[in-house]
Amino acid sequence: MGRAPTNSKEKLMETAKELIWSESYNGVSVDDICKKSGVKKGSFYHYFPSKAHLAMETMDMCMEETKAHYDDFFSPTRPPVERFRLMANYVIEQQKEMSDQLGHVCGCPFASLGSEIAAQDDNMGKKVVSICDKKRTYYKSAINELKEEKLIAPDTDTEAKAHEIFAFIVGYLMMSRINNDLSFLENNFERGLFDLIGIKQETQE
Amino acid sequence: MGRAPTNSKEKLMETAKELIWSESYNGVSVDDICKKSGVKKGSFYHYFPSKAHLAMETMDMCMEETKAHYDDFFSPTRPPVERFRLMANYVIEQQKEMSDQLGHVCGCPFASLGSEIAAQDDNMGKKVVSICDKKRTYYKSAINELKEEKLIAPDTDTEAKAHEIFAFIVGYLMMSRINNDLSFLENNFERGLFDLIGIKQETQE
DNA sequence: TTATTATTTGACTGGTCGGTAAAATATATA
DNA sequence: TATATATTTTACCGACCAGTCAAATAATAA
Repeated sequence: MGRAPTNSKEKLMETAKELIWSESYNGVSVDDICKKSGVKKGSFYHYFPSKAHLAMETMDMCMEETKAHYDDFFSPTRPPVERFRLMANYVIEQQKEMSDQLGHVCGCPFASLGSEIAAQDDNMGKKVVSICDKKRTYYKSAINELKEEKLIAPDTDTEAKAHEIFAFIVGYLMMSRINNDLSFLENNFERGLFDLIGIKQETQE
Repeated sequence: MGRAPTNSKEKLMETAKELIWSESYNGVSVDDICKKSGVKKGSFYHYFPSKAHLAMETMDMCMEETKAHYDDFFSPTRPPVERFRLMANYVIEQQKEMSDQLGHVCGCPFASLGSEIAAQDDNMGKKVVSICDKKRTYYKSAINELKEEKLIAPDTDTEAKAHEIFAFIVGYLMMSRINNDLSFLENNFERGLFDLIGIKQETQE
């Protein structure tokens, strides 16, 4: 009984992802998202109680995509150095794709959004923080294995190093976005990442 | 002849700095800035042709402050390691001050604003890029001197390393802002920075 | 005092904002 | 076919947005 579900909600979230990621949260209106997705405003508010709720559900959706990839990259079956390499390549490829698709280097959607609304919307802020925490979990496990395999200093502070790696990636993506230029990311990201972690690049060649 | 100048323009810029830095560009309205600064909207548009112009003049003002400090920190009279140490301490102290004053960790104003408007306003985007370039100039000169004093690997790519340092700092500040927490910056920033540059911390103790 | 100029004021515009409400429509089951 | 439910549509709201304008005011120099 009842009408069959449609893909309007998915269309709205996909469009929100594109617009907010390439522009910004406050710079994109509900009307913009409705117009681009071809969904009427009434339908928007049938699926989402507010613009902030849409953004948070969209973040969840993005994080699920990320998790699927990261579960693969950071699989315990892989040597820890390879994990970081796969992730670095993925970041670069993803940025290339999004840049081609949206006409502008996008950077990290969670960091850009998080920075923008950090002092504006507490719920969204907490959501971003929890996503960042989750991402760092992957780094921590790989750092621990690097230590066990004696590829980095045994006294490395795992928590601090994971924070640092995350900050480094976020900073790199942010600068790529600001400069609207991926060449530096493409040429230096992986090497810089391994420098920071403390792995000699030769190790994996 | 003519009426004496007042400080309305300065009040507007100071308020814009505070509001945009702690909130965001699109999240703060001209009315907000006028209300907080006690300057009427008509006066706002007497001094600035648009909100974007205010933001850009405010960025110039901030960069002038930064330049004054950096010219001291990165003075050729200082050993290069000290330059980075002074800058790191300044960044931390500045974040503490702003956090106390504005009730929220603020991060890097240029990066936050740059990320937000990168795909929205080309003029503002270019302004941010030029400021970032200028900051990197300081890092480059210090890296070159580190090389000359054989404190880092002689084959270090100066340009790439300067980019990396900048990305690292920006990422650190962004994460501090997102987490609204300065403890990680206070505890790990300097050490992480020196790790990244490739200086043994013992060198300067 | 008067002319000149910088500055301030407050009312105003047209457009956009996030969000609402209710009727209309489509699809499933019974 | 009738009914229940999910979805869509359209028109609408008050608040706020960036920006305008012309009149008022204050301070200076002549």
